[in-house]
Amino acid sequence: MDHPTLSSPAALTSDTEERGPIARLSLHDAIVARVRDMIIEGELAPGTRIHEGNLGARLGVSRTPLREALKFLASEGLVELSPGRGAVVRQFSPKDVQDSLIVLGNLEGLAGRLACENATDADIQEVRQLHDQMMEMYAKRDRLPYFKLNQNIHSAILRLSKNEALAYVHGILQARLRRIRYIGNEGPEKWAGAVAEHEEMIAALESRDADRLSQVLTAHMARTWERVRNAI
Amino acid sequence: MDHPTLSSPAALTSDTEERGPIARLSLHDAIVARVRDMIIEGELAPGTRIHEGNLGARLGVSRTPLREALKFLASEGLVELSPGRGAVVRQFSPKDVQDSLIVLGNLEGLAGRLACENATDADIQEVRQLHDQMMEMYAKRDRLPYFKLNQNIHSAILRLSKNEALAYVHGILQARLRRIRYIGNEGPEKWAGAVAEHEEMIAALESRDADRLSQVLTAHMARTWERVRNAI
DNA sequence: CGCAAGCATTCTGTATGCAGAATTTAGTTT
DNA sequence: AAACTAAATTCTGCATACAGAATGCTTGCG
Repeated sequence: MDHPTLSSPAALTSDTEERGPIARLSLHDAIVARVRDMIIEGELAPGTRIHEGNLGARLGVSRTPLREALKFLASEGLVELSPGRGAVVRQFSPKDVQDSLIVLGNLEGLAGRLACENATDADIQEVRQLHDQMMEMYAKRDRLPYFKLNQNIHSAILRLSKNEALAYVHGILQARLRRIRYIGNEGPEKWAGAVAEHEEMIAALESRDADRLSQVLTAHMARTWERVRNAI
Repeated sequence: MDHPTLSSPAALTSDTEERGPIARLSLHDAIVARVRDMIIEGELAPGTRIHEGNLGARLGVSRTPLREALKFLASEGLVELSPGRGAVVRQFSPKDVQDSLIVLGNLEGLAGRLACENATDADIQEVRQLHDQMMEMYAKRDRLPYFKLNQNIHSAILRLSKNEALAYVHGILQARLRRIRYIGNEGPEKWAGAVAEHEEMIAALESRDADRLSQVLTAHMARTWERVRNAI
């Protein structure tokens, strides 16, 4: 049903980050992706203790690979390990969210600057297409595809910076916040603001105005905090 | 001798990052710290395949907790996992190093800005003491303590920013580069330059000049790349 | 002499079993 | 009735065992 066994790891596309070209899907990766999704989607609520036996049974794997996956997620900061007491889904306080957004704003600002330098024209056109698609979804008020495209645009800018380390740390913080954003707390009246900022973003990118793009991206994150803060 | 068994995990002080107050030392943490050190210190050379049986025997633990530690380190980016072929110590190309330093410069710039806002006077005095100690070591040309104090100062500034997310991602990138820096490739003629930059740093921090501190820290990282680039 | 195919060995990946810590529950005492 | 203690149960942490993949070696053939 909702939880097919992972014995045959399929349908586990995490649009998150593709590490390596065609990294053959190992069971480990499948479990990591699955549990990460369960956390992001709230199926595993923050603060809940993860029962290795239960969760392993639900996923159709034994405790050993599950434990390995939990250690991996612990390093990402999505779960916390208490020695002798197993793993707990990490709680993020409002300050954690704010702090992460500040850092994300800075990272995206840097990414924008680098993207203006390093992106090819074709790269930029791809982002333009994503942007146009997103605007269509906005016109239709189709939230979920809008949300996905929005994330994709931000990830794309990171990719255009051609800085792997930057994309990596961005991805980690992004994963933490996806849980928060997934809840969908940005009210419709604030939606328009975000869209306007995105218009400015794509314009700055297409004119390769590094300072402006950097500034817009950083400000965008600060505004995101304003839009989300009351909903946490 | 050099590799005491980890059955009684002692003497594993990694000045890296203390997660949580008095996080009781689990075997997992001990293995992670130990293997991380082995990678940083070159005992496990980049590109070498990690043999679970051998390494486990050397550390006096079985494969299970060792594998869990490797998954953890893989998430940190210090080792790479090839499905079916185990773990390999990750190689960092010169571009990887440069990219990481660019991001680090940006992160430290942000940290400096935040530190000027959020640090207490006592906090700043601690950094001043670290700085003075470091200068003593510089006067004596005592490289290793200098190196450690240097790292501590940078970590301290991150701590003073009172932004956990920032300190976290900084720590990850820092760990990657420690291996490079550990080699100690900054020639003595360039040493003076780094010291001068540190003088400016502490001055800016004490006067809580956020813009200046931020700018100095970012520039410091850019210079670090200049100092190191030929030695990689 | 070089190359390929098949076999033997080694290593990884996963499951299971067991010991000890943690937690819960029941019982006793104040 | 509340609190403390002790026993029982559950869960984690680690080691070991086993199956399958990967690697290296040997042998046979071109």
